[in-house]
Amino acid sequence: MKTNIEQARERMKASGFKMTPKRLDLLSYLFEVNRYVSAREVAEALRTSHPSLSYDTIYRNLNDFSEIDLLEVTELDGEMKYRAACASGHHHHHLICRICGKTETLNVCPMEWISPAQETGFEVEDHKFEIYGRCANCQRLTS
Amino acid sequence: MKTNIEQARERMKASGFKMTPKRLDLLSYLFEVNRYVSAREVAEALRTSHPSLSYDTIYRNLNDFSEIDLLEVTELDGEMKYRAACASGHHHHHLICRICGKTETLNVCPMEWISPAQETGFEVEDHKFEIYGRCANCQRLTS
DNA sequence: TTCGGTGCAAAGGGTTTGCAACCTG
DNA sequence: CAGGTTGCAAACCCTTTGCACCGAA
Repeated sequence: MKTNIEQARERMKASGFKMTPKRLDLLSYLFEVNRYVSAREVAEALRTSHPSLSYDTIYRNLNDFSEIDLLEVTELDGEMKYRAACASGHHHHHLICRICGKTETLNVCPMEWISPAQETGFEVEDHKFEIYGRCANCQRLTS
Repeated sequence: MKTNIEQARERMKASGFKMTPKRLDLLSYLFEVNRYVSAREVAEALRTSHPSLSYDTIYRNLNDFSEIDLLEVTELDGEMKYRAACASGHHHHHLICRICGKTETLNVCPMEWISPAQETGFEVEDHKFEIYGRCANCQRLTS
């Protein structure tokens, strides 16, 4: 079974991207934390190993990786958050903890029940379904 | 039957807000366009009648009105968008046209079918369910 | 008259861009 | 070696804030 990093390498090569030490560590970090993080969190996490890593590079990489579906993106609390794409590769949604960004996967998609949206001629392109709250762990810490 | 503006007046007074000419025109505009608009769109729409209307005032009003549920807010394409609250006052979701911002109301809420999210101890606070695409009219204009 | 509303100017925060130097494949 | 990648610095855009003045009730 291929590791996440190996899969990432393949997809990057297939899209004309090169692997660099910073990209490798950025991806490793995202695979490891396994939750939605902001660019700032990425910067802080990699500051030790890459003191010169700048925000422009972080944003460029996060955006590039999102475009080849290595990452999932969502707009939360006024900023973009990114996370390693879920391995399954199949369509799903998340419960997202507002405090730590951790997610739980929801295996149902409401769109499956809402096909009759067509009557008005609206052409559906995509959708967003996210549930926000506090995960069990953050409830303990903050209440 | 009360007009939208009359209802707005009442709710504002009840919350300690005063009505001003600018607020009146801002609300009238939002009731009229009946879709999600950005602060910039508001500014442009009211520039003629209120040349001195500034962004700080627009944002302050949009935020104040949102807090008393006169407006609905969503984060879309990297910015906040606002629209007059749907009259029904009862929970619902929207199909949103990416081009003109016009919406169609969806009378179902997927949360009604997803109660078993509790097993992991996740505490649900709220959720977002939006369908994006092109309305019938914008399909004609752009294809 | 009182308390809320507004303009002004400035700052804030997240994100993007142009360009020259650098490095991967 | 070629073409992608990065740092730097600056710019951008959306949004918020402090303060003095203005205006609705």
